[in-house]
Amino acid sequence: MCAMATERGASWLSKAGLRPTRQRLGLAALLVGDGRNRHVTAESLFAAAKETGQPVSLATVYNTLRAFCDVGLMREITVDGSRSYFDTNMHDHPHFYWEDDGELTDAPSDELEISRLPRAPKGASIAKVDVVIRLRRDE
Amino acid sequence: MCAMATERGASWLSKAGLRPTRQRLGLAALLVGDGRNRHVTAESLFAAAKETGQPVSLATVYNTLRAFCDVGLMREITVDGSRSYFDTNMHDHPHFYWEDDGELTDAPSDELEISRLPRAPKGASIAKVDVVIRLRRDE
DNA sequence: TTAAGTGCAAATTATTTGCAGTAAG
DNA sequence: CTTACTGCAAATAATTTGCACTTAA
Repeated sequence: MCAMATERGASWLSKAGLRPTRQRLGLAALLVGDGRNRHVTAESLFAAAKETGQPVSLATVYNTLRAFCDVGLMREITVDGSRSYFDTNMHDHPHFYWEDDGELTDAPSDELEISRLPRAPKGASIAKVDVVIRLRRDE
Repeated sequence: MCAMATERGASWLSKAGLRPTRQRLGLAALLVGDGRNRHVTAESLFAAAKETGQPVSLATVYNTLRAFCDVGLMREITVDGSRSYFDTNMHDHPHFYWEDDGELTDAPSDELEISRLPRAPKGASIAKVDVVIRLRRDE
């Protein structure tokens, strides 16, 4: 883990006003340390932390992801009933869901164009439109 | 529950080659008895069955919904991490998800037009594109 | 008769929470 | 110091499963 990653994670936390604890700094570095977006589940992030030798409890990973969502640093994505995915990319964008290995990745949003969308029924408004492109590996 | 509903449910089961047990006939009548599509959760279907006085166990509702999906009579929809929805409408179509009360309904598919879609990364193909329009009730 | 379906209750899995201890401001 | 954070272990919630019993074919 390079200094850059730690620093990026730190400023990511501070911009949301979250107390930079050792655990949060470690997880933040894993999530945004390289400046790229990441899609994780609690378990996958927990595994990644363990791999880099950072001691964190699974409960804290859950609580931390929830906290990151609450302050608008991440967003929860639902594609598989059995577990939640968390995405560091806060922009509205479509996802690829690799059904074979349960992985979630960003789909290029400039390649998606919705020319017509059902209008919200009266009394309601559209909060968000989720587009999930489910992929099956060939053969 | 009119005879029509029971009959519709029965033929729905038989076209899939499922043994028409009392429980399945009852649930099928609730699901497709009026010829309209329905979106249920295991709990909501269980409640509906109880309401009409049909004795079914919750486990059987779960197993039955799973069986209906396995034979292609229904489709599982994932919009809320905490529970699964099941839809009798097998056509590709968008959904409205009412965030306030956790209800799922069909959105008019003729009002959705996707003019451009990200192509599948090499080595994979698109199995399905899920579009969920999340609604928030006004005020 | 016989394989499939049903219903409990117990098991699983993902996630949350209570609470005592630890650390950040 | 004081309040928020952490970690465990226990609690939840949705769903599945093992197994003895019932029923459709």
